[in-house]
Amino acid sequence: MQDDREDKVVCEQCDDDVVHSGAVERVRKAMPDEKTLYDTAELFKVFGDSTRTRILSALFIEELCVCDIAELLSMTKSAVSHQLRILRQTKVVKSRRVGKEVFYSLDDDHIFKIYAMAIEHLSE
Amino acid sequence: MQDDREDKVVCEQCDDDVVHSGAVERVRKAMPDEKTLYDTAELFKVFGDSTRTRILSALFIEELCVCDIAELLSMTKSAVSHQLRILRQTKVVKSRRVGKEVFYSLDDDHIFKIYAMAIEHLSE
DNA sequence: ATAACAGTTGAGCAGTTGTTCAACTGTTGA
DNA sequence: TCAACAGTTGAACAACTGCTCAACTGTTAT
Repeated sequence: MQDDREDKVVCEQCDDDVVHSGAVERVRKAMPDEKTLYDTAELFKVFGDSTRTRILSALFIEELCVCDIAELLSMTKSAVSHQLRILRQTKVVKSRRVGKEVFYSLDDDHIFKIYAMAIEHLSE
Repeated sequence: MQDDREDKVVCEQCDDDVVHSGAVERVRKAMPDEKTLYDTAELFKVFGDSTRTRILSALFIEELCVCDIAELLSMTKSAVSHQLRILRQTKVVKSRRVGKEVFYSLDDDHIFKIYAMAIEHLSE
């Protein structure tokens, strides 16, 4: 027994053959529910694309219309619009129409904080 | 002209036909460089998978070996190991060998803060 | 009315990704 | 030495994703 973890000795009342049943059970009880975990992954999935990250980092600075974003990123309006749709559906950005143009901006500032954390992590 | 933004009037010195050249140029100058944006997206991509999110939320609670995680998530050791490899390569988790077993834990606590932010955002 | 422009949308395609399967390494105990 | 077990790895496959293209809606100016 080279393991220094106190739960290495398996509980004598349970005869299962799991390696560290104590740890597994403790973690199972303390973990968030499946839905929370799924939603968290879905949110990060939205951030986990280079195009969407570039769009968001632009909107951190100021409100922009689709044409501006397309010009800024050297992409077609269609491609940008497809990504904005995903960001809109997940409540990350909001839009307002002004004549023919549609202006996009951040829907709430939590997003900015999450990004600031990520950049802080990366700069180590 | 229903637009209330002060930069709607295009600068007379530049004759480009961009809709809001002022805004685009301001944002272009203030945006992070391409590498930072790419790395940020890559980090979020790592978090943007349900399996990896479940593994991380387990490791938030305590250190576990591959067998424990596989049992906890009802997955094969192989599938778990593949995901742990991604988390290891991106410096999100670290591993230590104890005999035949390999224990995994979080590599730094920024990760935890980023997740806490995400959950706070979701709970609105 | 109609032309011009901003933006949206759905289908299709190419590239990516997560899991499975089988073969492998490394460590321990008999 | 060798069997047993924990974990790793690469190939293959199915599912997913982002971009393109073309057709569309909605608004403005003539």
